[in-house]
Amino acid sequence: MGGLATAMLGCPGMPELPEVETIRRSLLSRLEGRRLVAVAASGSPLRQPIQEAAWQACVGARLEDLTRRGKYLIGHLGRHAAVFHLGMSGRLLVQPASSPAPAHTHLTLGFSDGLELRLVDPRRFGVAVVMPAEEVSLYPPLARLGVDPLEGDVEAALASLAGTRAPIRNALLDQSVVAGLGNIYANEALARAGIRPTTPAGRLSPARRARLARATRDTLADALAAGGTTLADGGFVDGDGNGGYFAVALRVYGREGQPCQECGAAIRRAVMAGRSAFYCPRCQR
DNA sequence: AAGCCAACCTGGACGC
DNA sequence: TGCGTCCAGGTTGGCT
Repeated sequence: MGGLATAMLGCPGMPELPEVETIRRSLLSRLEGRRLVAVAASGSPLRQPIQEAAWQACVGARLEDLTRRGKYLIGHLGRHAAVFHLGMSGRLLVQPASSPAPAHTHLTLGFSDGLELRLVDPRRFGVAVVMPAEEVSLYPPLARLGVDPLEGDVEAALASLAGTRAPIRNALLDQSVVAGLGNIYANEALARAGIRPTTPAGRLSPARRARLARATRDTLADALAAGGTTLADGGFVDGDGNGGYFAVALRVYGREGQPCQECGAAIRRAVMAGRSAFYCPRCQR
């Protein structure tokens, strides 16, 4: 796999937009229309405590749909909406209720026909909240989100950054600008567009904005087609526990010191806003 | 006000 | 072998 340097990073597969979309499709195919029959929480808080009583109030409802906004998943359970975010280490697995629950299972949703949806999250940076369906669009983390790059106008979102001096890599990580990019795909989109991560976001020419918008969409679409990125130690998996194959296609992420596949120059790493940025010093200007 | 940065948490990699 | 240290990730909240 592409896991030489990624193994060094020691990071699990982070669920960014393509991984979350892959999970969404996988879960929906397994659970759509099934009735919620049981709820259990571990008692350990995620980013906030899990409100078990609120989840219990959903018992009896059917999972009518599962939608996505950026990296958030929204389960539609009758009058209730269930909002999930996987943080950095979260997994949503559909498993037989008879099977042993994995370590760090913090929320278990039992569905009809003996299937359980298990939220497994060792680092507990995730989110699992339930609320009345009509309130979900007001939920602040969702209300803040910018355009979804698979559906919205990324070029317009980039144009709105006029006057911003922050580096474009940081701006791409801002979920209120474009929703769904994490550090892997922000770096990969910039590599594909030939733009250096340190470029001030407000200084991109219209032509370069257009190229970055296209590169962002193409990078995400390719990753989605590959079933997402699973790094060497196998972090990301879909609801069936299967990994994705995009790691082999990574141009710069986790490849410090390795040759650029286009020009052979050594990939560089720089720390920006406390996060690693990777780029080819020759192809990205 | 924009933008940086620490904090949250854990497991894996690394050094001694 | 085993311990300690460092680091990654996404998001929020506090600070400048």
